Amino acid sequence: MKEILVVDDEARIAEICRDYLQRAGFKVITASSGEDALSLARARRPDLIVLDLRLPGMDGLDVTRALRKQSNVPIIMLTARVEESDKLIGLELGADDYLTKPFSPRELVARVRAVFRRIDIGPGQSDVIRALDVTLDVPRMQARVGRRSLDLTSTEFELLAMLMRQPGRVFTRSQLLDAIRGVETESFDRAIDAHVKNLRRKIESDPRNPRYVLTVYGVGYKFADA
Amino acid sequence: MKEILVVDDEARIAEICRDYLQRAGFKVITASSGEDALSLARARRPDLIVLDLRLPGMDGLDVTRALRKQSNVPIIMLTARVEESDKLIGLELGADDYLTKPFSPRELVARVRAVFRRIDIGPGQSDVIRALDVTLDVPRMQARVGRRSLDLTSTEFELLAMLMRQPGRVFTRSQLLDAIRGVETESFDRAIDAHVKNLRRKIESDPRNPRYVLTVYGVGYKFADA
DNA sequence: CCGCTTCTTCACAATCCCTTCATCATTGGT
DNA sequence: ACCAATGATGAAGGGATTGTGAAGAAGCGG
Repeated sequence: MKEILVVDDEARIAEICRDYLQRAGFKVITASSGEDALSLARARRPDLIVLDLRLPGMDGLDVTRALRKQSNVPIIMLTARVEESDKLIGLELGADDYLTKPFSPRELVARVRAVFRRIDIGPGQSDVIRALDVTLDVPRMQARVGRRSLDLTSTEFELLAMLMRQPGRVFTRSQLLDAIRGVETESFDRAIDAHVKNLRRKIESDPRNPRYVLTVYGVGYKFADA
Repeated sequence: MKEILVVDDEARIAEICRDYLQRAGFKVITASSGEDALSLARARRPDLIVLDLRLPGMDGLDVTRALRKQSNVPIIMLTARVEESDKLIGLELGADDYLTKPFSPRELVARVRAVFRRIDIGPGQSDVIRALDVTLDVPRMQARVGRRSLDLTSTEFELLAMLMRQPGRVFTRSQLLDAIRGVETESFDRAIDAHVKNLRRKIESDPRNPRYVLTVYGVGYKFADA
């Protein structure tokens, strides 16, 4: 099993990354400073490192530079701003990919998988999600119910994908919000309700009695698991 | 082992094709009429068909048309005449490559291998790209919609080819930009919009309601897949 | 060096859809 | 059965995204 080192000084972001990566089947260790990251990387030799560019003290570039002297471990850089220079410098120094905050945790998982796919030609995770008679083709952003193809917005698609990856599991509104809008954006929980409403209108034959996207009173939503 | 169906009413030509293809390591079956070809194709489901355009009764075009209704089997068309129209019609209807008589048997073997190579590698390298009623002849840089031939600039052609190699798959602007201008050049994402606009003006009968090049709001563009 | 084609950029209009709000329906505990 | 909390829904607003024409660059051939 692949081990990933996540380095971020903001506990909440590191938390979310760990959460999603673990659920995607990776083993995750974390560090909150550049120094810790370096020693952990040397001790554990992770298969990949997710590295925040902005770190107190030794920042992401310093860490990359130091690591590159002795290892070719893939690095995915997290950058706070869209500054082109940061991207270029990061890639120049040996980052394999970068993500700009705010990013969706799902996007991170996708990038991680992509990096691993590039490295070992071993078959990556499936890009198609199925549950009941609903099928999602993620790279094509296509959804089908039975033979009927759905016309979903990207937000609706992300939402549905999140639910369908673990049918039966309940997600809170804020989890769903994080997944589709990125961890740093903040909006009202109830926005999810609206998306669920629109999604149901498209996916359910009788939106009043949903068969796919179910409400869990007081908690959130889940995709039906049987 | 790959099985190839050779269809030609001239026994001598069919003979020579079989001879060379077998020596190249392929299993070969033959038919001498369009009707036989169709039933053999249905019964044996060959991996590739070499098809003479001129056949008594049901000719190569009829056979292609009939086959295409139920299969995507690669077809290499043999044409007796050098007339452009024949080539174009053949490609329009779904041939993957064409050879003009007289041809060298070695050339045939080379083309057959090329087709298999493309297929094994997956989509993306084919000489002829088809989707809906749009056909691209990549080496000739020719594009057609139905019978109408389009006059595209090289950028427009590349853009369209990129989209058509994976119909239905959504590409972001930066992916498209990388593909047509190379990763080193940097220009504004929205330049793609301009090319899409120009492309639509040429390919769509009603650019306001595109049938081929579709917008995926918030993501990018895709070629229609149904 | 000029004119033509093509590509890119810009500005503004048109469109989309995300969010919010207000209201009504449903839920579940008492 | 009541009622407070939670969810559903339609409508409206506004920010973000895309469409489009025109004008400015950049090639290219003559």
